[in-house]
Amino acid sequence: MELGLSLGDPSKPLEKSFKKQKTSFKNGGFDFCIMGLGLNNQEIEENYRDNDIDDLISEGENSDEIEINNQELNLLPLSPVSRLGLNRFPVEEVTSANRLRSQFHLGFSVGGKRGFEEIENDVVEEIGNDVVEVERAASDDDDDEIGLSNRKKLRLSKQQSAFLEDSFKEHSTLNPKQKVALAKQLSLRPRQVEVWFQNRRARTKLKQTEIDYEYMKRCSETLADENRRLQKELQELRALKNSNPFYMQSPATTLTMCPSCERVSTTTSTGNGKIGVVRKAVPFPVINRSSFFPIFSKFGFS
DNA sequence: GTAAGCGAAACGATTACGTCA
DNA sequence: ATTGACGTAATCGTTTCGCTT
Repeated sequence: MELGLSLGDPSKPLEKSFKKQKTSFKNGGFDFCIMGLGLNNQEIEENYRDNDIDDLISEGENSDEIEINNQELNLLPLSPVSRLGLNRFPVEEVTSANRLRSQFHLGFSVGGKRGFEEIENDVVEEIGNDVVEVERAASDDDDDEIGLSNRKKLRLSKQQSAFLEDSFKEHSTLNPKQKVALAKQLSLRPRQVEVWFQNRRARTKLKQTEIDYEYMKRCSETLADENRRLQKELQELRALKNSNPFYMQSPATTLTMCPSCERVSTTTSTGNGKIGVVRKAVPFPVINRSSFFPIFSKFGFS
Protein backbone atom coordinates (compact mmCIF):
# COMPACT_ATOMS: atom_id res chain seq x y z
CA MET A 1 0.00 0.00 0.00
CA GLU A 2 1.38 3.31 -1.05
CA LEU A 3 1.29 6.13 1.41
CA GLY A 4 -0.37 9.09 -0.13
CA LEU A 5 -1.61 12.28 1.36
CA SER A 6 -4.65 13.41 -0.50
CA LEU A 7 -5.80 16.29 1.60
CA GLY A 8 -5.76 19.76 0.16
CA ASP A 9 -4.32 21.34 -2.91
CA PRO A 10 -0.86 19.87 -3.53
CA SER A 11 0.30 23.14 -4.97
CA LYS A 12 -0.28 24.84 -1.66
CA PRO A 13 1.57 24.30 1.57
CA LEU A 14 -0.07 21.63 3.64
CA GLU A 15 -0.51 23.91 6.59
CA LYS A 16 -2.55 26.33 4.56
CA SER A 17 -4.80 23.67 3.16
CA PHE A 18 -5.28 22.24 6.58
CA LYS A 19 -6.14 25.58 8.04
CA LYS A 20 -8.62 26.28 5.30
CA GLN A 21 -10.44 23.08 5.98
CA LYS A 22 -10.33 23.36 9.71
CA THR A 23 -13.99 24.04 10.09
CA SER A 24 -14.84 21.17 7.84
CA PHE A 25 -13.79 18.52 10.26
CA LYS A 26 -17.02 18.49 12.12
CA ASN A 27 -19.43 15.63 11.71
CA GLY A 28 -16.86 12.95 11.22
CA GLY A 29 -14.68 14.80 8.79
CA PHE A 30 -11.64 14.09 10.87
CA ASP A 31 -12.11 10.38 10.43
CA PHE A 32 -11.93 10.97 6.76
CA CYS A 33 -8.75 12.95 7.19
CA ILE A 34 -6.93 10.33 9.16
CA MET A 35 -7.93 7.42 6.98
CA GLY A 36 -7.22 9.38 3.87
CA LEU A 37 -3.58 9.46 4.85
CA GLY A 38 -3.21 5.76 4.33
CA LEU A 39 -4.32 5.45 0.73
CA ASN A 40 -3.67 7.22 -2.48
CA ASN A 41 -6.58 8.24 -4.63
CA GLN A 42 -6.35 5.37 -7.05
CA GLU A 43 -6.31 2.79 -4.32
CA ILE A 44 -9.19 4.39 -2.59
CA GLU A 45 -11.15 4.39 -5.82
CA GLU A 46 -10.36 0.73 -6.41
CA ASN A 47 -10.94 -0.43 -2.90
CA TYR A 48 -13.99 1.45 -1.94
CA ARG A 49 -15.74 2.93 -4.86
CA ASP A 50 -17.37 -0.10 -6.32
CA ASN A 51 -17.42 -2.44 -3.42
CA ASP A 52 -18.58 -1.25 -0.11
CA ILE A 53 -21.02 1.45 -0.91
CA ASP A 54 -22.56 -0.32 -3.84
CA ASP A 55 -22.81 -3.54 -1.87
CA LEU A 56 -24.47 -1.75 0.92
CA ILE A 57 -26.85 -0.13 -1.46
CA SER A 58 -27.74 -3.38 -3.18
CA GLU A 59 -28.30 -4.95 0.19
CA GLY A 60 -30.90 -2.36 0.86
CA GLU A 61 -32.64 -2.47 -2.47
CA ASN A 62 -35.43 -4.64 -1.26
CA SER A 63 -36.29 -2.46 1.62
CA ASP A 64 -37.67 1.04 1.64
CA GLU A 65 -34.65 2.41 3.32
CA ILE A 66 -31.06 1.35 3.58
CA GLU A 67 -29.62 0.66 6.96
CA ILE A 68 -25.96 1.43 7.37
CA ASN A 69 -24.61 1.20 10.84
CA ASN A 70 -21.66 3.07 12.21
CA GLN A 71 -19.32 0.16 11.81
CA GLU A 72 -20.09 -0.01 8.13
CA LEU A 73 -19.69 3.71 7.81
CA ASN A 74 -16.15 3.36 9.06
CA LEU A 75 -15.36 1.29 5.99
CA LEU A 76 -16.04 4.27 3.81
CA PRO A 77 -13.43 6.75 4.79
CA LEU A 78 -13.37 8.85 1.67
CA SER A 79 -16.99 8.98 0.84
CA PRO A 80 -18.60 12.05 2.31
CA VAL A 81 -21.85 10.49 1.28
CA SER A 82 -21.28 7.88 3.89
CA ARG A 83 -21.27 10.53 6.53
CA LEU A 84 -24.59 11.88 5.52
CA GLY A 85 -26.66 9.29 7.17
CA LEU A 86 -27.48 7.50 3.96
CA ASN A 87 -29.87 5.35 5.87
CA ARG A 88 -32.21 8.28 5.85
CA PHE A 89 -32.57 8.22 2.09
CA PRO A 90 -34.90 6.02 0.08
CA VAL A 91 -33.10 3.62 -2.23
CA GLU A 92 -33.42 5.57 -5.46
CA GLU A 93 -32.01 8.65 -3.81
CA VAL A 94 -29.08 6.72 -2.48
CA THR A 95 -28.34 5.55 -5.99
CA SER A 96 -28.28 9.15 -7.08
CA ALA A 97 -26.07 9.96 -4.17
CA ASN A 98 -23.75 7.19 -5.23
CA ARG A 99 -23.42 8.72 -8.66
CA LEU A 100 -22.28 11.89 -6.99
CA ARG A 101 -19.81 10.18 -4.79
CA SER A 102 -16.80 9.95 -7.07
CA GLN A 103 -17.12 13.57 -7.92
CA PHE A 104 -17.13 14.51 -4.30
CA HIS A 105 -14.26 12.22 -3.73
CA LEU A 106 -12.12 13.88 -6.38
CA GLY A 107 -13.08 17.33 -5.41
CA PHE A 108 -12.49 16.83 -1.79
CA SER A 109 -9.41 14.72 -1.74
CA VAL A 110 -7.53 16.32 -4.60
CA GLY A 111 -8.42 19.94 -4.65
CA GLY A 112 -10.79 20.23 -1.82
CA LYS A 113 -11.64 23.68 -0.71
CA ARG A 114 -15.07 22.70 0.30
CA GLY A 115 -16.08 21.41 3.63
CA PHE A 116 -18.12 18.44 4.58
CA GLU A 117 -21.09 20.44 5.58
CA GLU A 118 -21.36 22.08 2.21
CA ILE A 119 -20.90 18.80 0.43
CA GLU A 120 -23.56 17.32 2.62
CA ASN A 121 -25.91 20.16 1.81
CA ASP A 122 -25.25 19.81 -1.86
CA VAL A 123 -25.78 16.09 -1.85
CA VAL A 124 -29.07 16.45 -0.09
CA GLU A 125 -30.08 19.31 -2.29
CA GLU A 126 -28.80 17.83 -5.52
CA ILE A 127 -30.70 14.70 -4.84
CA GLY A 128 -33.76 16.82 -4.41
CA ASN A 129 -33.11 18.39 -7.79
CA ASP A 130 -32.57 15.14 -9.62
CA VAL A 131 -28.88 15.80 -9.82
CA VAL A 132 -29.26 18.14 -12.74
CA GLU A 133 -26.13 20.00 -11.84
CA VAL A 134 -24.04 16.89 -11.70
CA GLU A 135 -25.21 15.59 -15.02
CA ARG A 136 -24.16 18.86 -16.52
CA ALA A 137 -20.78 18.87 -14.86
CA ALA A 138 -20.10 15.30 -15.88
CA SER A 139 -20.85 16.02 -19.50
CA ASP A 140 -18.61 19.02 -19.65
CA ASP A 141 -15.80 18.01 -21.98
CA ASP A 142 -13.64 20.95 -21.13
CA ASP A 143 -13.11 19.78 -17.61
CA ASP A 144 -9.97 17.74 -17.19
CA GLU A 145 -10.90 17.17 -13.65
CA ILE A 146 -14.40 17.10 -12.49
CA GLY A 147 -14.31 18.11 -8.93
CA LEU A 148 -15.82 20.48 -6.49
CA SER A 149 -12.56 22.30 -6.22
CA ASN A 150 -13.47 23.64 -9.65
CA ARG A 151 -15.87 26.28 -8.63
CA LYS A 152 -18.53 26.38 -11.29
CA LYS A 153 -20.40 29.60 -11.32
CA LEU A 154 -24.00 29.45 -12.23
CA ARG A 155 -25.43 32.48 -13.90
CA LEU A 156 -28.99 33.07 -12.77
CA SER A 157 -31.46 33.72 -15.50
CA LYS A 158 -33.22 37.05 -15.77
CA GLN A 159 -36.44 35.51 -14.60
CA GLN A 160 -34.76 33.97 -11.61
CA SER A 161 -33.06 37.22 -10.68
CA ALA A 162 -36.27 39.17 -11.10
CA PHE A 163 -38.15 36.75 -8.93
CA LEU A 164 -35.49 36.92 -6.25
CA GLU A 165 -35.52 40.70 -6.45
CA ASP A 166 -39.27 40.79 -5.94
CA SER A 167 -38.92 38.47 -3.05
CA PHE A 168 -36.16 40.59 -1.58
CA LYS A 169 -38.39 43.65 -1.76
CA GLU A 170 -40.89 41.85 0.42
CA HIS A 171 -38.36 40.62 2.95
CA SER A 172 -34.61 41.00 2.93
CA THR A 173 -34.12 37.89 5.04
CA LEU A 174 -35.53 34.44 4.63
CA ASN A 175 -36.71 31.89 7.09
CA PRO A 176 -35.93 28.27 6.25
CA LYS A 177 -39.42 27.63 4.90
CA GLN A 178 -39.31 30.60 2.57
CA LYS A 179 -35.85 29.61 1.42
CA VAL A 180 -36.88 26.11 0.49
CA ALA A 181 -40.06 27.30 -1.18
CA LEU A 182 -38.21 29.88 -3.21
CA ALA A 183 -35.57 27.37 -4.20
CA LYS A 184 -38.19 24.95 -5.33
CA GLN A 185 -39.99 27.58 -7.32
CA LEU A 186 -36.82 28.66 -9.09
CA SER A 187 -35.28 25.21 -9.46
CA LEU A 188 -32.30 26.30 -7.42
CA ARG A 189 -30.65 24.81 -4.40
CA PRO A 190 -31.65 26.38 -1.09
CA ARG A 191 -28.01 27.21 -0.54
CA GLN A 192 -28.00 29.26 -3.74
CA VAL A 193 -31.03 31.19 -2.63
CA GLU A 194 -29.40 31.76 0.72
CA VAL A 195 -26.19 33.00 -0.89
CA TRP A 196 -28.12 35.23 -3.24
CA PHE A 197 -29.88 36.90 -0.33
CA GLN A 198 -26.63 37.30 1.56
CA ASN A 199 -24.96 38.93 -1.40
CA ARG A 200 -28.01 41.03 -2.06
CA ARG A 201 -27.99 42.33 1.49
CA ALA A 202 -24.31 43.10 1.14
CA ARG A 203 -24.97 45.01 -2.07
CA THR A 204 -27.75 46.99 -0.47
CA LYS A 205 -25.52 47.88 2.42
CA LEU A 206 -22.70 48.90 0.12
CA LYS A 207 -25.04 51.04 -1.92
CA GLN A 208 -26.35 52.70 1.23
CA THR A 209 -22.80 53.36 2.40
CA GLU A 210 -22.06 55.07 -0.90
CA ILE A 211 -25.16 57.23 -0.57
CA ASP A 212 -24.29 58.08 3.01
CA TYR A 213 -20.76 58.94 1.99
CA GLU A 214 -21.96 61.33 -0.70
CA TYR A 215 -24.36 62.96 1.71
CA MET A 216 -21.71 63.36 4.38
CA LYS A 217 -19.38 64.81 1.79
CA ARG A 218 -21.95 67.41 0.83
CA CYS A 219 -22.55 68.21 4.50
CA SER A 220 -18.86 68.58 5.06
CA GLU A 221 -18.50 70.94 2.11
CA THR A 222 -21.44 73.05 3.29
CA LEU A 223 -20.00 73.28 6.77
CA ALA A 224 -16.57 74.17 5.43
CA ASP A 225 -18.12 76.97 3.35
CA GLU A 226 -19.99 78.24 6.36
CA ASN A 227 -16.86 78.08 8.46
CA ARG A 228 -14.91 80.11 5.92
CA ARG A 229 -17.69 82.67 5.75
CA LEU A 230 -17.83 83.03 9.52
CA GLN A 231 -14.05 83.33 9.80
CA LYS A 232 -14.19 86.13 7.25
CA GLU A 233 -16.99 87.84 9.14
CA LEU A 234 -15.03 87.56 12.35
CA GLN A 235 -12.03 89.19 10.74
CA GLU A 236 -14.20 92.04 9.48
CA LEU A 237 -15.68 92.56 12.92
CA ARG A 238 -12.24 92.62 14.50
CA ALA A 239 -11.08 95.13 11.94
CA LEU A 240 -14.17 97.24 12.65
CA LYS A 241 -13.51 97.07 16.37
CA ASN A 242 -9.95 98.26 15.93
CA SER A 243 -10.95 101.15 13.71
CA ASN A 244 -13.80 102.26 16.00
CA PRO A 245 -12.81 102.32 19.68
CA PHE A 246 -16.39 103.05 20.79
CA TYR A 247 -17.67 100.00 19.04
CA MET A 248 -18.11 97.88 22.18
CA GLN A 249 -19.54 100.69 24.25
CA SER A 250 -22.95 100.59 22.63
CA PRO A 251 -25.68 98.77 24.54
CA ALA A 252 -25.53 94.98 24.39
CA THR A 253 -27.42 93.61 21.43
CA THR A 254 -28.96 90.19 21.20
CA LEU A 255 -29.63 88.56 17.89
CA THR A 256 -32.49 86.09 17.81
CA MET A 257 -33.96 84.38 14.83
CA CYS A 258 -37.60 83.59 14.37
CA PRO A 259 -37.64 79.90 13.49
CA SER A 260 -40.72 80.17 11.29
CA CYS A 261 -40.01 83.26 9.18
CA GLU A 262 -36.21 83.16 9.48
CA ARG A 263 -36.12 86.85 10.33
CA VAL A 264 -33.59 88.10 12.76
CA SER A 265 -34.60 90.48 15.50
CA THR A 266 -32.09 92.66 17.24
CA THR A 267 -32.88 93.47 20.80
CA THR A 268 -30.97 96.08 22.72
CA SER A 269 -30.81 96.19 26.47
CA THR A 270 -33.26 99.08 26.38
CA GLY A 271 -35.92 96.77 25.03
CA ASN A 272 -36.35 98.38 21.66
CA GLY A 273 -36.72 95.56 19.18
CA LYS A 274 -36.45 95.93 15.48
CA ILE A 275 -37.19 93.18 13.05
CA GLY A 276 -35.56 93.04 9.67
CA VAL A 277 -34.22 90.52 7.24
CA VAL A 278 -30.54 90.45 7.83
CA ARG A 279 -29.70 87.35 5.91
CA LYS A 280 -31.45 84.21 5.14
CA ALA A 281 -29.97 81.66 7.44
CA VAL A 282 -27.88 78.94 5.84
CA PRO A 283 -29.71 75.76 6.63
CA PHE A 284 -27.48 73.34 8.41
CA PRO A 285 -27.85 69.81 7.22
CA VAL A 286 -29.92 67.66 9.44
CA ILE A 287 -27.91 64.59 10.23
CA ASN A 288 -29.47 61.66 11.83
CA ARG A 289 -26.50 60.33 13.67
CA SER A 290 -27.83 56.86 14.11
CA SER A 291 -28.14 56.42 10.38
CA PHE A 292 -24.53 57.32 9.79
CA PHE A 293 -23.01 55.94 12.89
CA PRO A 294 -24.86 52.82 13.83
CA ILE A 295 -22.51 52.51 16.76
CA PHE A 296 -24.30 55.44 18.41
CA SER A 297 -27.58 53.64 18.48
CA LYS A 298 -25.82 50.50 19.54
CA PHE A 299 -24.62 52.17 22.67
CA GLY A 300 -27.86 53.93 23.32
CA PHE A 301 -26.96 57.38 22.00
CA SER A 302 -29.43 59.13 19.84
C1' DG B 1 -29.94 32.11 38.31
C1' DT B 2 -25.97 31.57 35.48
C1' DA B 3 -21.91 30.10 33.02
C1' DA B 4 -20.33 26.96 29.44
C1' DG B 5 -20.94 24.51 25.29
C1' DC B 6 -23.03 23.82 21.02
C1' DG B 7 -25.25 24.41 16.45
C1' DA B 8 -27.40 27.32 13.11
C1' DA B 9 -27.67 31.49 10.83
C1' DA B 10 -25.85 35.75 9.40
C1' DC B 11 -22.19 38.52 8.34
C1' DG B 12 -17.79 40.71 6.24
C1' DA B 13 -14.06 39.88 3.50
C1' DT B 14 -12.36 37.62 -0.16
C1' DT B 15 -11.94 34.62 -4.21
C1' DA B 16 -12.99 33.24 -8.65
C1' DC B 17 -15.90 32.88 -12.61
C1' DG B 18 -18.41 34.83 -16.65
C1' DT B 19 -19.20 38.67 -19.54
C1' DC B 20 -18.28 42.61 -22.10
C1' DA B 21 -15.84 46.42 -24.12
C1' DA C 1 -7.35 36.44 -29.80
C1' DT C 2 -6.18 38.84 -25.70
C1' DT C 3 -6.80 41.59 -21.78
C1' DG C 4 -8.54 44.30 -18.08
C1' DA C 5 -12.62 45.90 -15.65
C1' DC C 6 -16.67 44.77 -13.59
C1' DG C 7 -20.64 42.28 -11.54
C1' DT C 8 -21.75 38.65 -8.83
C1' DA C 9 -21.96 33.63 -7.29
C1' DA C 10 -19.50 31.09 -4.12
C1' DT C 11 -16.37 30.32 -0.21
C1' DC C 12 -14.15 30.99 4.26
C1' DG C 13 -13.65 32.44 8.91
C1' DT C 14 -15.87 34.95 12.55
C1' DT C 15 -19.64 36.66 15.28
C1' DT C 16 -24.14 36.46 17.18
C1' DC C 17 -28.05 34.29 19.02
C1' DG C 18 -30.91 30.88 20.99
C1' DC C 19 -31.11 26.65 23.19
C1' DT C 20 -29.55 22.99 26.31
C1' DT C 21 -26.98 21.18 30.06
